Amino acid sequence: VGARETRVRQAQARQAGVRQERKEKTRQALLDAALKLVEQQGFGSLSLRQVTREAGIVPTAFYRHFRDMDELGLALVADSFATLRRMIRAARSDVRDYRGVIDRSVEMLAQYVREQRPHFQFIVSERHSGVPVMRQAIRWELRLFVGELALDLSRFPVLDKWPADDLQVLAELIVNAMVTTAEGMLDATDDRSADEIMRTAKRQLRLIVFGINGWRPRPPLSP
Amino acid sequence: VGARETRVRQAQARQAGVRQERKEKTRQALLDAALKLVEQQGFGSLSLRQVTREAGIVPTAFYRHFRDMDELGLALVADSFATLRRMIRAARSDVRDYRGVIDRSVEMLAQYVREQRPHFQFIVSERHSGVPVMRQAIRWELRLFVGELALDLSRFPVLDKWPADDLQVLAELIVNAMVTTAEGMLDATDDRSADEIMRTAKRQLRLIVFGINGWRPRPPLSP
DNA sequence: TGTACATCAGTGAACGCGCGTTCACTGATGTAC
DNA sequence: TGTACATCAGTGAACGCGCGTTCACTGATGTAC
Repeated sequence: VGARETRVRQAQARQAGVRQERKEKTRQALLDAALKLVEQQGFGSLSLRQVTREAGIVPTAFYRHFRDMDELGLALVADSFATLRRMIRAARSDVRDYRGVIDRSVEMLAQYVREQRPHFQFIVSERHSGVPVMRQAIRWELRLFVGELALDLSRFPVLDKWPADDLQVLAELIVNAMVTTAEGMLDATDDRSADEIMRTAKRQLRLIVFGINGWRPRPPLSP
Repeated sequence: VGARETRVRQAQARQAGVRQERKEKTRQALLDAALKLVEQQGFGSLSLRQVTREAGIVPTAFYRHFRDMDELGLALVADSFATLRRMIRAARSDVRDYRGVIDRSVEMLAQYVREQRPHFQFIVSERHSGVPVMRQAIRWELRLFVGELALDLSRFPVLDKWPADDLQVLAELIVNAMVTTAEGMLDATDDRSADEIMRTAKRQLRLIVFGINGWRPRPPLSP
């Protein structure tokens, strides 16, 4: 019976690529462990041994998956922005008419921050501190978003005549407001303050959008 | 002759409080050392021994000045916000007429970021990562600023009839834009990109200020 | 003024600990025939 | 199908190192008389 079991397991192995599949599982466990720990103490002071301990493997096995902690950090950046991009895509497909765009966008952001908290926390806390290579990667990804948003904005009725770099300024302002809102949501300790932050975000974005009405690109004088 | 020198030095000692004065100097050396190192690696991964090495004293002498690294971190927060408050005060006294307020504010911010880079860098990089007690302190200080700005804004001709919490929203938006601008200036690698960031900041603030014209507090519908 | 004693910022040795990394290894998975 | 060998994810011991913290100390500064 033991031999037959072995045969069956070997057959499954060939089918699924058991070894590779298990390796992938461990890799993911390392990433999850790091993401969990980074929320409490920041990536810069995270040790390789802490991560492997949390992931349930021996320290030396780490090197089967990443050259060092920096490489793991970059993988976390990639994963986190994949989450963020999924959110943006969902938000974009949600925009059928423009009425209520602001409210729906802010609510979607809040929902994603709640559901994918570790990824957002990671981006926010590593954006300005510690490992240079990660800061650079994050800055680059955020710039991509601003560019994409500028493109989206150019399809809005009021904005389709604006020069590209004015749209860029507007897009940057909106992305900043959204980032700040996400930061606030992450710091919010209870539902009341989370609601307060959402309300503030909506009002801020409305103020920006109303600003468009009064805005002439490149005004000759400051107010 | 040696005795006479000693007498003279003792006289000076009584006058100046030499011991206390030297202690203060060492304390400042520790703060400066930490501020310098934190820019490269973040506060969370900064060791007590690194700081004392940089300051030129033996590790154990550290305890004559701070209980632990957290206490030193809080002192850095206090110092950095003292710098920031000095800047705000200067900016406020600079506002005699409202024409060109935006340009002058942005330029003053840029100048201070250049001159007091370590303090700004410290606030920005510790705002969202690592030591909770420092994050909390920084959040508190920033909230104070928003409140003060809201008060300042209430003296502007267009805004003096606004309800307090709408001014709060506006002040928050402006502070966010300024913080983001400071963050950008810190990341800017050359004068060209620094100029670009300043130009963008001015245009963003103009857009916000123009927004005031189109803004009715608490609009019944989203746009 | 001179003397005798107190204070205390900074020293230097020592400690136990967690760290990153090396190395030879084990045994399940994969491959060739 | 069964067998013999190769691969390689994960193991466990060992290393040298920098860490935070303790302790008894030194000697310049400060104080009392």
